[in-house]
Amino acid sequence: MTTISPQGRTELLRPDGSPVRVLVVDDELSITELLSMALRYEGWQIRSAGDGQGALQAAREFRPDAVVLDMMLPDMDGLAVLGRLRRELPDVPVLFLTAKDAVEDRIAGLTAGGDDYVTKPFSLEEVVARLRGLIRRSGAADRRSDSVLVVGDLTLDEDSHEVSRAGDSIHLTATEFELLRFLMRNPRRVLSKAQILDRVWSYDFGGQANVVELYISYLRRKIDAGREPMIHTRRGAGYLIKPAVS
Amino acid sequence: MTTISPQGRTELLRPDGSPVRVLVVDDELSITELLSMALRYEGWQIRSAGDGQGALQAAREFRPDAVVLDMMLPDMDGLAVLGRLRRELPDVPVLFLTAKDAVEDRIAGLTAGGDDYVTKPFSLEEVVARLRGLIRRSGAADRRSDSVLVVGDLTLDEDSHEVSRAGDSIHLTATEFELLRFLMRNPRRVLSKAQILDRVWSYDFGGQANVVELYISYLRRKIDAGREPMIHTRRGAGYLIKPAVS
DNA sequence: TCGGAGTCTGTGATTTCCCTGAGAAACGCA
DNA sequence: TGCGTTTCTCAGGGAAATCACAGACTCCGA
Repeated sequence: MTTISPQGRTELLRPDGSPVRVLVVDDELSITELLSMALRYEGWQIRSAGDGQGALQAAREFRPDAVVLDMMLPDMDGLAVLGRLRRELPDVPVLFLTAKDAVEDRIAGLTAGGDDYVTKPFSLEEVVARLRGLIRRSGAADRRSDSVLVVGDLTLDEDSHEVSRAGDSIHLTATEFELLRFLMRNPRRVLSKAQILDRVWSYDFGGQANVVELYISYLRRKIDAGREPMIHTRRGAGYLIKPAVS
Repeated sequence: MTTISPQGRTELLRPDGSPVRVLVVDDELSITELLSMALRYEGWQIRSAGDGQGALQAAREFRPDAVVLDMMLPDMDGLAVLGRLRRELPDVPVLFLTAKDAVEDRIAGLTAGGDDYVTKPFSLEEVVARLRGLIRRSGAADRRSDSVLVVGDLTLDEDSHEVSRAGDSIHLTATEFELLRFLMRNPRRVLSKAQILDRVWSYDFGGQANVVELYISYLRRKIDAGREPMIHTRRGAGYLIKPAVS
């Protein structure tokens, strides 16, 4: 079932109306903290574990709808954890976290079952987007909930990556797309540059904070050009997006 | 009965509307995991077994509509398992998994009864396609569900392997065909190179990721040459196929 | 009106990503 | 075995995307 939260965000809910449950497994505390916060912000219920044993126990007790699983755990091989997790939770989709270079060796193939993976360092927007995709497709949440974000006459399709305003198709680069997705998932809400940097760029991004200004500028040229503006600056606070006629 | 899932994929269902049931028999846990995940993603119900005894027991209890059977099992000869399986499930089609060199000796002939086989290492697209064919032909699923994928003026027949665009027949190599099939089974959806590699190439493929770029290039020459392009690149995201006039 | 903090954007360097030609290796078939 | 086909690697070229920098602009309070 899909409802609109007070903030205007679309929430995934289970068929019985209760929040989606996600288990996060990583041995780095900073990562589980980071993910837990971001995912709670989605309105999901989060449990975390730091090793394979804890993951299996949590899986039994918590019965999550999806699992975020680091492939590098201290006590058990990631594949072994996955195998035993599968026995416990046969139909639950898994989002793997993996180092950039480890992909070919071990992940290839695993993602075929509808699972997915993200390489470290990741951006939170990406993790959230992929998790939403997995949960939506797994059927834990209502299948009718689709993958299109709409704000005013602006639409963004998370599957096809298509963006259009008032019927005109707009081409965005990968970064522009992620930024706009983040804005549109939080319409009418002021997002600070720090928040945007945290969510849209990788968590270890070390560059200048004004990339956000730069990309807002790019987006405006493509989305607001010659139209009633939808992207607004709140000086000293951040940016927000809202329907043009409000 | 054929229904369209949210992703736009066609699902096979039994006449009573319940999901198709498939039994996977292999002694390598990684293989049963891989297959179980991929086949569940097709919307099928999966049971797995690691040896001949387990397979026979599962066959009795689970009453599958199709069986994936590795010919190399620890406790029993593959042929023996097959024989006893046949006594239990006379009309159920079997997809054999076999090493590349063992083919001629023993499998040829077995497949005469409407069964089929795939050599290890296989690609998931191939296993799924062959299983779909077996199930469809066995009558467990509704026969009306057809085997032709259509996107715009492009058609691909999964049975005859015929491909044509705007009436012009197009010859594709095996790899090109599988890649195009995967794209066409996910129209208007961005597929990452990693996803494509996972599904279209063998699970143990260790090569360069740019084979995907290469084969996309081949497909374009054959399918898009001199026409309105249907295969599109989303830089930094992946590829997608969609009707030319959209 | 002036000044400063905050924001916007043009320019260009650098990096990343993608495409494709050439050829080697593996395969299939006669 | 030999030949044509298919698969895949490698490497170069080129296009696009990303980002730093700096100067211009805007807003707002003194």
